[in-house]
Amino acid sequence: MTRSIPEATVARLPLYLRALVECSEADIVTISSTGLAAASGVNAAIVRKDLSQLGAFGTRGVGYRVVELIDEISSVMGLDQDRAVVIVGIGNLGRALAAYDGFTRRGFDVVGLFDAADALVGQTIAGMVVEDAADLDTAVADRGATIAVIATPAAHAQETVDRLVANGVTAILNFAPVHIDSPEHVAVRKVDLSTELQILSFYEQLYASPGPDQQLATGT
Amino acid sequence: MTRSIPEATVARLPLYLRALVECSEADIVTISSTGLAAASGVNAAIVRKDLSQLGAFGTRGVGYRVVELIDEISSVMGLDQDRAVVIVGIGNLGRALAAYDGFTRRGFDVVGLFDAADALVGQTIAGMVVEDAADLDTAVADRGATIAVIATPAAHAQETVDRLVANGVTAILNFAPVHIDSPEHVAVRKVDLSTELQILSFYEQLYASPGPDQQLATGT
DNA sequence: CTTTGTGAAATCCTTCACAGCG
DNA sequence: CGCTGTGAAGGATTTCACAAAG
Repeated sequence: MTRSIPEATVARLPLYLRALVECSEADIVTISSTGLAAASGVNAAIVRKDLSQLGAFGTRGVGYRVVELIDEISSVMGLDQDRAVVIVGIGNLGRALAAYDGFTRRGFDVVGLFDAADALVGQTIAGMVVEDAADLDTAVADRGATIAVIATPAAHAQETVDRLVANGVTAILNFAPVHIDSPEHVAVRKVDLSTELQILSFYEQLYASPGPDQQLATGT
Repeated sequence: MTRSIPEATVARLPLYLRALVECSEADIVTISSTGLAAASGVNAAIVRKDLSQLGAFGTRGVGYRVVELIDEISSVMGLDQDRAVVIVGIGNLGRALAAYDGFTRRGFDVVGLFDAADALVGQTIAGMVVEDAADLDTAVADRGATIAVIATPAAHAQETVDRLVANGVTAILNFAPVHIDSPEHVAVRKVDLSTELQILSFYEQLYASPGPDQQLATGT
């Protein structure tokens, strides 16, 4: 039934969702594609095309019903089901992610923090006890974790991923600054902080020196 | 001279750079497009097209000289010049970013940490004293910061950006979960952690239930 | 014989423009 | 009259395939 939603659309649906939840909290009942576009930072035509992809119908002359759209997008994105998440690598970044509330809301349930360092194991971070990375395999399998966040050093990322995938993880958010290989049925997204800075460096120098004459869209 | 490098290429050059630096440290002298592709997780044809964009010439039958390519990419990305960076919002994430070494290497010089909370101002994080966000404007201007990292709550992000831009910042890395408006000459990249998780949720459920029959490429 | 550099084809995504509905 | 839904046009990006170079 979910007839192959384009990747670009999938990447934007969460943006709409966030804007819609804000509308909902402000007791706004309907919103036009133009309004949603402004709140999400995209083009209005794209909003309409995206929403038409998932069969959600707005009302001509009026717009979209906010609560209806929230339900629809949540359902399509699978946010109406709980998902168990583990975070591997509890360095500075891992700690911040463990405490980040955007990670714990919306159906994501952090069921384990793992690190290989003896000094960290047993410590309590954000209300959870850090466990030994050696116990990762069984813990992941037992707790039914399907999503993993990799915040390990680059050198350990691939090995960690292999173990996770072998134990049932099918989606990975990779913060380690390295490319990881994974089977086709495993979804991988990477967040690469130093790469982002370097990209900014390019555009910074581009705008700085010559005539201001180039575009930049921050795509996903 | 920099003849408009496609955005997609710019986003990949840092990946090549990282792989090349690793080769360099392993004393590898030349690398083929196939090798570089494998290390970066992209297609070999794309590597060649990307590199041809910046006029870097490989040697047919041999490949690319590693050190030469590192210099070329560094130069194109503007990584051979120092850039002053400020981090605004020293919560869990801001703290992690301040300590993250990927942020402090490669010509990026963190020249200020700012937060609005009295409890934080004056504290030392990663060897730097947190300053009052009220002093942001003059500090940014005085220290010549051109890149800013936004790790504030969503509600303060836009206001912060406006002040930064008014004082000379032309590139922004936004971690706040909100869309920010900025003038055309300002480059903005966003890193949206909860959005990434939601995207993974979609593909996780896609692979889980029906036949495994869909693609996913983690583009930037 | 290996590997680059690149036209051309194919695919994906965005933007435009407007018919049609409420 | 306002706004959605969508065919069609326009761009951008990726992939293919191969001639040319070392």
